Amino acid sequence: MGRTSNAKERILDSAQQLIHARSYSDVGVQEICDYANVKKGSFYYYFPSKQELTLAVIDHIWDQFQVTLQQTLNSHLSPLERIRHLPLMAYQINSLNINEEGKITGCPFGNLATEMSTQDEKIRLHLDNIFTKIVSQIEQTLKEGVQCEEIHPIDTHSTAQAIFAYLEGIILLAKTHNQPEMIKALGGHITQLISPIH
Amino acid sequence: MGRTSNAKERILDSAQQLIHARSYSDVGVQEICDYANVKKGSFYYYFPSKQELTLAVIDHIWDQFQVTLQQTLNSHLSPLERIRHLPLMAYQINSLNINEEGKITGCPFGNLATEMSTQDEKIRLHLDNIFTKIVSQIEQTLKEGVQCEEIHPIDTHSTAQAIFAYLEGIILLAKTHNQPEMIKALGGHITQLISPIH
DNA sequence: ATTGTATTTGACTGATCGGTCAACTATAAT
DNA sequence: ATTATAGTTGACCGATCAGTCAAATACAAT
Repeated sequence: MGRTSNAKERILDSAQQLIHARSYSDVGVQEICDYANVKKGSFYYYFPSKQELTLAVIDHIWDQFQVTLQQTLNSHLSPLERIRHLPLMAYQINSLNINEEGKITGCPFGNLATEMSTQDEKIRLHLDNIFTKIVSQIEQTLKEGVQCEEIHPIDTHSTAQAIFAYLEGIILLAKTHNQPEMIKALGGHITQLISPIH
Repeated sequence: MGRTSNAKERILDSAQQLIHARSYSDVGVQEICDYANVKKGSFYYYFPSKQELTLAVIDHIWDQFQVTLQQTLNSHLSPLERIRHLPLMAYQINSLNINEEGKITGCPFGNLATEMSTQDEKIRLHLDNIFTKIVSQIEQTLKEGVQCEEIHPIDTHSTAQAIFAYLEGIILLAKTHNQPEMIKALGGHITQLISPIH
């Protein structure tokens, strides 16, 4: 049976790094293999296609990200404070993910969603599911806040969507300006989205 | 002198459509030429590179978009109402821009910024400038609102950035969900971003 | 030692990538 | 008619694209 080879993991890691730092279309299978020290024949032993690899990469990133998100949204702080920390979390992640040309790489999900939603339905649905998970975790935090009366009664679902959209938006601005601090600066507005629409 | 050939315009239009519907890396020069009924040799008579074409395409899109943005931000409505109409404008544009596979294509600037900011510095700066222009037009409207006391005194610059970021964010969510109505639905939250941070 | 399976390798396919270029044609001015 | 310029064409470049495959190798169980 042969215990799980680490070639597959190296491919996954390489693909994650390269695609996040650039884009799906710009990174070829050959380059991923070179980076992972694996021959292309082996790549197609582990993955049936570049599409399937990408699906696996998305899951791989989610597994890691989900931990960080949980830490932020399940901390000891009050619900509203936890929401307030979301931009700081995004800022920290983006400060770490600087590519070799000194550019911030943005949100890997947002990047792939932008690039692939019009091109690959399977990938689009995969990312849509991840977005739904993120939104529902934000919504859960909002519900807690409403319950303990820290937050006024609101439409928690659309507010959670709005918060997530705002996060993706400020990450895009920061990426285009190549200035991670923009995430922190604009992040301060995030709690304004939490209030009853009058 | 020979009056401006329309080959160049056909190339520009084709590139705009194809790149907006898919992505920069996924659309090749040959495909653009086929779509424009132009031979590749002619392409390189008019444009020195794919990069320069893309810069021209961005300007081309901006010229069109700027008109629509002006109409929205300089209408007869009150400043706050004009801001409120931004998501509706985005919704209308995105409802029109459906590709042949039935997918909404999102914001052409946001798409290119996401894909190219880490790959091409010239394109990144070009898009950054356009973002600055959009933000400053939003800020101008906010300033009017503050002046006529429809809007509480706020940091108009960062608020304008926040509004633009939010717009980009909801367009991304709508694209990933392939549901233009999401822009309208989440757009309702946009005015919450306009209030003094307490 | 033999068998079966897991993994790796490198050569290969046909198509496409961005870009170049010399030759050609069309047009207008003189 | 001649010349100059503007625009067009198709063949071509080396590199790379995603994907295939038969053969070689490694390894474990018997």
